[in-house]
Formats: sequence, structure tokens, C-alpha cells
Amino acid sequence: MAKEKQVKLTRLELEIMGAVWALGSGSVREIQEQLPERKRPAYTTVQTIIYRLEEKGAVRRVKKIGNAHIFEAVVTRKAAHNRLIDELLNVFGGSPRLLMAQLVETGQLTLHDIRDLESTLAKLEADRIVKLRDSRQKKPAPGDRKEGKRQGGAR
Amino acid sequence: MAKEKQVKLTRLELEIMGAVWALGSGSVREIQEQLPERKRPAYTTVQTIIYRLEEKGAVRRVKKIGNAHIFEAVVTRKAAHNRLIDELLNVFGGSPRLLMAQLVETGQLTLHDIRDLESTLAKLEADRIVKLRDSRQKKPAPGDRKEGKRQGGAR
DNA sequence: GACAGCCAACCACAATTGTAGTAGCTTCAA
DNA sequence: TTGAAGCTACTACAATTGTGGTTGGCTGTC
Repeated sequence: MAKEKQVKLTRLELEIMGAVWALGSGSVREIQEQLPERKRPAYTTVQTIIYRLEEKGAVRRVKKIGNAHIFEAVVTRKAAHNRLIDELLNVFGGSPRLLMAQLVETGQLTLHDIRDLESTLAKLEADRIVKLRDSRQKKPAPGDRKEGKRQGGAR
Repeated sequence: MAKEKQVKLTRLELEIMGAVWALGSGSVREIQEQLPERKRPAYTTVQTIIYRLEEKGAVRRVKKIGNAHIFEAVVTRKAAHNRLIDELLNVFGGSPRLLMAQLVETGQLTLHDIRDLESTLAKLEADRIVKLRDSRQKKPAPGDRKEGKRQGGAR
């Protein structure tokens, strides 16, 4: 059950993972250059972080081009985001609803957004039920869907 | 416009602010004892953090009982939570919707929750509009309610 | 085959965070 | 009035995080 190794990422590490996710894979130099110049650390800083990420198992070397190592993410963006959300939820007493309520309260989420999301979800839900029924005999319902099977690229 | 000083809190600091918020106000000892024993640091650890929080302007001394200082929160729980949410949203490219979508995707938020929230909100919204109309001339709605300040004796 | 330009490996170091000990006041109760 | 108990104000220190320098090894190019 591909149990992803829940790694904990610091802010800078996240920043750099962001670049890796965006690139798919790349050398330290490429990763560094992928970062917005505003907050672009020195080459060696990025290198250090990449190494640390490697130790944590968040990225790995996939090959070597010239004398440069090419890295790619092991931890998916989704998994990392989930980790963050869980942490935040913990602070909120584990209640996603309180979180949402606050989002609304501060106007970061409008009633409109919610309605929108709701209808989208209702559709998805219905869809899933159908699929579920169609494959009744097969594997039990995937409680935890894997990465990617949705269109709507994360940017 | 009571511009709250956006302080940044670390995990432990948040934990301790949690205790302060729960207490309303209290001595270091009370704050320490308020923490769940599982993760209850030594008295002096809590003291150190309280001092740091004081420097950051997140708490302040309100009075002295016996020879013990009584602290209370300056930063509201809501403000702190907001800070956290903003940070998380930043990672999510500033989109609360993506965040919600992921909450749903991982089953942490159900369609039912959303519907529920939606209707609650619709009511609130309507309510606010009414209030707003009724007090057109007066001060704008209080966006950020004060935290409950309770007195709690130092032993 | 020597050199310029890159890269990998290490190393260093300051800032922040978590964790706690100690010395010496204050108080309250006997 | 004297001690014990509790508190404050400092101090210490290890772990984590952010940041980047240095050295020496490849590589492709005249």
C-alpha cells in the first residue's frame, strides 16, 4: 500500500520542492533557476537543501547528465499539501469546518465559491457512485485516491 | 483600526498560546498546567516561551498576584489562526478553493459538511445585510470579536 | 593537454526553536 | 523570624533551519 513516508518539510524546503514539482526533474542549477528571483538563494544553498531533502527521502537522484545529477520528487505535491493541511487542522482542533468557517469569515471564501464547489462535488460524487456500482465485484472502494486522476492542473 | 501586530508563532508558542486563550489569563504555572500532560514541558520551558511571546507582543502582563505575574493574550486566537491560514494559502497559490478541494478529496470534508456550512452561511449573510442596513450610520460591523477575558486566580 | 567553467562534496556559521537548570527574591505559615 | 515553597530573571545548550563559502574533480574546447 504505497505508504508514502510522511516527511516534514520546512518552508524553504517546500519552496524548493515547489520548483522540483514544477520541473518534474532537474539539476540543482535548474532547480535554483526555477525559483522566482525575488527569493532565489545562492546555488549552494539550494544544493544543501536538495541534499537534505534527499536524506529525508523527499527527492532522489534519477540519473546523471554530464557530471550533474538530476533529481526528481519522491513525495508528491499532493502528499505534502496534505501534510500541511493536517497540521493546520490540528491547530483547529481537527475540524475542517471551523477552518472553512474562518475562511469565509475573513472573506477569503465567498458563499459563491462554496456553492460552486458544492455543485462540482455533487457531480463528482454522483459520478463516483456510478463507477462504484459498476465495479461492485472488483476492489473495494478506494478510500484514498491516488495522485493525478483529475484534470485541472495545479499551477 | 486596531492594527494587530502580525506576530509569527512557532508550534510550541502556538501550543502555549492555546493554553492562554483557554484560560483567558493566568500565571505561568496555570498556563503550564493547562497543557495536556502528554506534551507538557517543564515549568521553565513554558516560562521561557511566555517571555518570548511577551517580547513578540503576543501576550502581556496584566497584574501581579502574590509574586506571580498574570499574563493574558494580546493576539487573539482568531488573528493567529488567520495568520496560519494565510501561510497555508500561500503555499496553495493563494487559492482557498484548491485548499477546500483537497479537503474534500481526502474525505476530510464531506459534501454534507459543505451543504451544511452553506446554509448556515446563507443565513448569516442575510443577517449581516440586515444589520448593516439597520446601522448604516454607525460603526462598521466588528470583524474580530474579542477573546473572552476571564479572571483566574493564581494559587 | 591545458584551461575555463561547472558541479559535487563538504564544511561553516548564524538565527531560531525547543528544553531546561540555577540563583536568589517573596510570601505565607508556623 | 525563620524556613519552605513558589516564582522570577537569567543562563545554557542542543537541534533545526537558512545561508553560503571552499576545494577539488569532470568535461568539453582550442
